[in-house]
Amino acid sequence: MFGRLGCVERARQIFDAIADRDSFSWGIMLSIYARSGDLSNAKGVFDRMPRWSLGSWTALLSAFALSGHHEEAKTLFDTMQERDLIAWTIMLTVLATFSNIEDAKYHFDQMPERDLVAWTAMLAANAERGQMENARETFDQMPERNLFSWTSLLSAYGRSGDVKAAGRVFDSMPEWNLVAWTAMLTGYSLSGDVVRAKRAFDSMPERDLIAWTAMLSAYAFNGHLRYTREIFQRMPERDLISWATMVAALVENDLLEESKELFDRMPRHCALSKGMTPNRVTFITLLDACSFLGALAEGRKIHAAVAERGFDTDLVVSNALVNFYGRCGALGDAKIVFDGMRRRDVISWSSMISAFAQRGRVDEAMELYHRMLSEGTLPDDIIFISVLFACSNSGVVEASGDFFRSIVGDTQVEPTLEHYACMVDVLGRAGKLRDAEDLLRLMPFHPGPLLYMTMLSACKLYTDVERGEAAAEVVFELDPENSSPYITLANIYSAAKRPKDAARIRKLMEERGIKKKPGCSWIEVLDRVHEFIAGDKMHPQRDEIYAEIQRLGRQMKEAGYFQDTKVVLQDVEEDEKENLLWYHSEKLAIAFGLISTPPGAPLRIVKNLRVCSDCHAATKVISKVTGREILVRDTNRFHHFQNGMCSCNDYW
DNA sequence: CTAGGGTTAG
Repeated sequence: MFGRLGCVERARQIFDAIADRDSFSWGIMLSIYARSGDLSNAKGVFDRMPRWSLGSWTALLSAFALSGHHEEAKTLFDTMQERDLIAWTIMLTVLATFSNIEDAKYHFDQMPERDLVAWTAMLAANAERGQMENARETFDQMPERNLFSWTSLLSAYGRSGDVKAAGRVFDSMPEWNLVAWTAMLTGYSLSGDVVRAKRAFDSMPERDLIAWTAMLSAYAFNGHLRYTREIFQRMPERDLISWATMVAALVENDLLEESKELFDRMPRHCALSKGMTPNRVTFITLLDACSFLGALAEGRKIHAAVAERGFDTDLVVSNALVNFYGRCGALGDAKIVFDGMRRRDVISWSSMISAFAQRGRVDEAMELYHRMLSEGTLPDDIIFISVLFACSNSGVVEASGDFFRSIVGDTQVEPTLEHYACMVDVLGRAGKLRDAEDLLRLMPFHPGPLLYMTMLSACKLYTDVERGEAAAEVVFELDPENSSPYITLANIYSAAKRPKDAARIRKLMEERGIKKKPGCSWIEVLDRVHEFIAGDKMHPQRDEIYAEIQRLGRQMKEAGYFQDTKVVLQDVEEDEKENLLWYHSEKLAIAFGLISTPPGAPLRIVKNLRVCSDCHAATKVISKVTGREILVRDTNRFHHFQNGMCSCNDYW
């Protein structure tokens, strides 16, 4: 009884209390462990059993299968003396999950008999890999059908984007249950029809957690953040998936601060250990969340769980790992995962290349790109952006021009607006403002506000007032809520020693009610992500943090550091400006990192804005006087500070 | 042991 309720502990207590255990009670205990995916206990029971029946072998097989030990499952299956239908079917699902469709089909054809469960598993295996014709054929060939097979086909059509076919299946079904309704809801959602999705949700005779989550994700997927929030609030219960969906929706909308808060409240540890069996998608989702938040220690734990569950051979999971380590600045780890992959697709290469690109290591990025070509993987439009970005971060104008031309000359890929945007960025940051301007004017796309913002940032680097003014005007008009053009233009005026104009722009920004996005930084210390907002006094250790900043300040001044108050936008006195600078979120995070980690430990910071020039100069000095490595990820790239220098060579 | 919610690169 307790086993069926999921109370494994209680079941074990009762089992231990039984005086004369027969093979029946041993078998029950074994299957309870097997079903909960607890391999080591299942093995323990199996080894201690007085004798083994066919059922106990099958239970052990399912323990291997559920815990992701697919190699061991295969070996066990091959050595089994006799196999019942269930063992064959378990093995089929293992192959369907961890191997290719050919292996699964071969196994299916070998089966002495096939019941509905096996047929449905085969249908799902085809659908999972996008083989809709085969899935349909399997369905048509099935000797009989139940709700499982109908729903499997319905959801396959929904996921393949054919909502009309899904609707036809739904209408032909003999009966509907919650599962069918939810599959239909998702089908509508994926086709962009939230109205029909909501109608399905309202028509359901009852709603469970999964139905609620499907509705949540329907709103999130179609960009309705307000309704997404509302559903999340109204849900009667939530699990790992609903939390992760909400976190992803916030990340999608650039609400990093809020998503981080939610991420910390997410009950992920319990979800990984009990309650639900994590599958490949669980790991991908969690790794993705960690990667955005720079939660390295947290992600490492997930990596360990991935390996333990046997998902480290999965292509997509490995890609997510490379991407996670890359985004956390752990290049070495990213490379280890990448090198260990049996198979790589264009996404694997792209993840690795952009890891190098973000560190400004253009040589390695280029080398990888050429290795990818020689290994026969075709490039796509996205990988070009990564490579161009690497060029842009290292200031290699010539190489990027050649590379850009090779897109048109050597590949099947049509250059997109994004490719032109990268080129404008490369030229602008290298100081070739006229060339950047020409490209902007002559390119075969209509440039959006983002491109003019790129242009404007380049003008700031080279204090080009005239071009800067022109670019800013465009952004003011095309993206009226954005504070960046105001701030950048004001900074250009300040640098050009035109304080009155700078003040005029600041006033304009105020009059138009445009708010500057507050600077925000995170640092992970002892598995927890700590957040700091510029000037914030909310942290429980604020006194120690502020004292550390004072102490650091004295040390830094001795080392020759002086502040660049030009970057302060507020209209305040000079010494007040100095104060504001000392409490930028990045410096608060660094100070906190310094007092909460052992001497010599590297610090990893994630920012929601780009590094400001004063923080950049200050962090260089801090790395020298404290002897710490400091890694800062801003919205654009990584800065790796070490011994008074930064990996970007002050080019960013 | 089979069906519904999440899915990796800019």
